[in-house]
Amino acid sequence: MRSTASIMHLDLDAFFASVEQRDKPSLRGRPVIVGGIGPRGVVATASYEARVHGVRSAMRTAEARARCPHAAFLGGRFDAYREASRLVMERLREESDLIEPLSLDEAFVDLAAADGFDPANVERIVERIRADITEVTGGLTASVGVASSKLMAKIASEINKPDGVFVIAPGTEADVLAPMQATAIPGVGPATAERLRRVGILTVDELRRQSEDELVRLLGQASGRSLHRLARADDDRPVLASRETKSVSVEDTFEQDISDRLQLEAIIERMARNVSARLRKNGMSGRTVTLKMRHHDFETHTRSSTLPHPTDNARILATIARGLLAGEDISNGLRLIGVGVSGLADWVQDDLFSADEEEADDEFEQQEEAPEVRPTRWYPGMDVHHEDRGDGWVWGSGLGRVTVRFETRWTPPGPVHTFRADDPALGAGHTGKFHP
DNA sequence: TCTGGGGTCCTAGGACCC
DNA sequence: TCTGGGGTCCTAGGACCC
Repeated sequence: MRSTASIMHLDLDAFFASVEQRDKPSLRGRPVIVGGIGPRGVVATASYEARVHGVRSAMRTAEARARCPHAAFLGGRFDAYREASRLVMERLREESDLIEPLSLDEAFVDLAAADGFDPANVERIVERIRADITEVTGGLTASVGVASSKLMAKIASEINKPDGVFVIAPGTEADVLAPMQATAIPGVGPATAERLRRVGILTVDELRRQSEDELVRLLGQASGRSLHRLARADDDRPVLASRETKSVSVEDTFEQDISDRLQLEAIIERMARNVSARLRKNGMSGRTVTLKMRHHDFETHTRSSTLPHPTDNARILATIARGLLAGEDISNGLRLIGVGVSGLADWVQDDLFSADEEEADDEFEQQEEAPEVRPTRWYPGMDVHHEDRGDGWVWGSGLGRVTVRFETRWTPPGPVHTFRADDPALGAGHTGKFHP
């Protein structure tokens, strides 16, 4: 743990929902819920207006609808989120070379790595960063914590959320932490909290009274040791600028369980193509193929197989994944299936393929659906463009109709119009990629 | 109408090798 | 005959994060 408050943790407020409110003027100041829209969906992000009604991340969308029926329920536009995130990370990198993104909406920044950093100016530096982020993103706000360690910076960013800052003065870390719930420490989730509760530990202060051996006995080597230190605010983990990807995967929960093997195999093939394309885009290949299966009763299993050499070949990945399904009893139906690759190498095997194999690969990959110009499904929130009326977003659809609100980030709230779902004048908008 | 998707890290047992 | 360790790889599952 260093002696100055120079590690910053930045967290964009209600990120997905805030991007939606920025781009959809009629939703500003209103409850917005982004996540899975279908019967088995869960909430990814709720705007603060929706949180007032008790809507939380990871809550089933059905429950969120019951709690907040007047909210806008949107499917999510990841291209827009990625672009906003890129602008934020770019701004952070101007501040310091040492930034560690944790997700699209969160990052650590080591301010001590910046030229001429003076701890006395932290508050001013942070306010400038926050103002710049709001400006470059067109209105998003961020909460920031600054402290002498990653642990305390992350805890600090929660304290004045949303749109707030908290700086933990060096020397006060342990005192700030002691009265908090043990679950305030990142890594203490529901299972760990329950184990601790059973032996009467609820707060960090109580956690601190346990010996390291006691915690190791309770939680295992790694968690026990690390929690023993973190409870004392003893944390010297460095901010790491680059983390290598360890695995690439896709998975899908079906609206209804599927027990048809041929149908599952077709889905596996599509997923293998998807994983292969993402590996290739990053110049990577992998050795271990994993098939994930969630049964009707939520029982979840993985089956994996490791190749002698890494591959990025879609047909090979599909063949292995299909083979892993072959040994499974799926008679009661699967609710989810997933395909993943790990054991990654950041290079591509220079294989010698036979002409027959090359041809088979080409044929396999050509089965990939062409990018959809005309979406087969209009999902709420997606960007659309109408030949005469311009840009807007899908408000709702069904019974062969689509309702669109014509407004954008740059316009005032706009009017609503309903079209036939197959109206040739209506198409996907610029960030409007098909959402499952 | 129960419980997303994309990741990371840890544990534990068995195989295999020295 | 009895019973050695340690290290690495592979598989499977679980906890956790956003």
